[in-house]
Amino acid sequence: MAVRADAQRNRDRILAAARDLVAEAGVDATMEDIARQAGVAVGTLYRHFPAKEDLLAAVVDDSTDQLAELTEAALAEVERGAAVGPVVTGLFRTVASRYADDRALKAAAGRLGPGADLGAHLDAELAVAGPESVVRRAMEALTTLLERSVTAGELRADVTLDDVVMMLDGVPGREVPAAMRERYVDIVIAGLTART
Amino acid sequence: MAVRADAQRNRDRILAAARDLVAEAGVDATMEDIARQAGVAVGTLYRHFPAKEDLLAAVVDDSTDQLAELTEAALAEVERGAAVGPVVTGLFRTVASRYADDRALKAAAGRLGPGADLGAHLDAELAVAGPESVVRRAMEALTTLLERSVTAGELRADVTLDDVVMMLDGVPGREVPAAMRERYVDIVIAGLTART
DNA sequence: GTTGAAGGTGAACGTACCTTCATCTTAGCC
DNA sequence: GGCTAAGATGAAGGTACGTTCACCTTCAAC
Repeated sequence: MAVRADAQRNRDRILAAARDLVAEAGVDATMEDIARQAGVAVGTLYRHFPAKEDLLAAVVDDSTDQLAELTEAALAEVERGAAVGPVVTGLFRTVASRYADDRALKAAAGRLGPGADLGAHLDAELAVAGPESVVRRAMEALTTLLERSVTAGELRADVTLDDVVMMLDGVPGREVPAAMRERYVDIVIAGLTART
Repeated sequence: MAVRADAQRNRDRILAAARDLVAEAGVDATMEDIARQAGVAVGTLYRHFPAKEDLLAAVVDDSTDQLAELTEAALAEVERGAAVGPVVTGLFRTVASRYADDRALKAAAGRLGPGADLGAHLDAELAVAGPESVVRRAMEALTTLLERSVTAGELRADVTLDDVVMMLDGVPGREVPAAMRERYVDIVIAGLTART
């Protein structure tokens, strides 16, 4: 018996609750609120995660995974013959729109950012040492996608991964109406597109 | 005797200290730290400002004023015959670079944003009801400047005040190297520039 | 120089967190 | 069913804030 069934169930509930609340409130989500939403006592959170930081790390890891999947899906589309331009634009739009509903995702994107030199990034506390693997996965897919875009002449030749991550980081959150957020994306894409 | 001399002196010291610390730490600057740096006791802060929020408001008002001055100066240059494009670009660069050193300035720019409907903006707590006058000043100067730019064909015809404020809001802070920040501005300006 | 009020002080209070731990509960093997 | 270790509980501890207030200090008018 490695882990008891109820323990696993509680762990899942806690993560789900944390995802929910962190999406809304970011690092300000409290342990007590998460515990309440998960239907357990605070002590239980600490049995599964030594400190709040570790729980946040797990949530952000999760979001990083989502990010990797979205990017890999986009890459697969291109591999299947889709035009690079629209795919990249679509990916950008999708990620940006999810930002509004998930602050953890934004933090996740930040992790891809300007290298390890930016350990403390975006709301500082969310900087996580977490599994590099998932970060690397997202980074690699995005890098490949960018190379294709540049080759296809869909983006300025000098666009880097850092550029894209930085611009994504600037996407406004919930406080800005969706229409404005789309406008942000439009302007950024225009800025990243090769002038002819 | 309206205000005692020492009272005025302390008020100034408090504001100066608050400017310093808020520039660095934003809303997280503590009252005690501000008091220490100002060389007074906490109680004195509360004599001059009923609550922390009021002190923050005063600081942000100050920054809004700076913003207005920068914009008005730019407008004056144009009025004096300078080319609109470079002036606007320069203003954008200046403001963006100051963001890195002053979080209150960023908050101030946020106030010009998507109307009153966004009362709670940027770090929420910094939303201030403050003197509308100074906000209006900055808004009017920037609006005029944008109109000139569009007329001169230097910016896309559909660029609005909200657009510019939103893009300014996306400028990365201290955590991002200056070179990257400049790159952000480049990309945004490219995105806002009329395609011919 | 006296005096009254404006101004200043900082310990103490209230609150909201994260975290711990002695104690109780329960899953799952025999 | 009994047993025991894994798991859960939640009150209590610790910390870091913002804010208050009873008490002192100092300016400046006379």
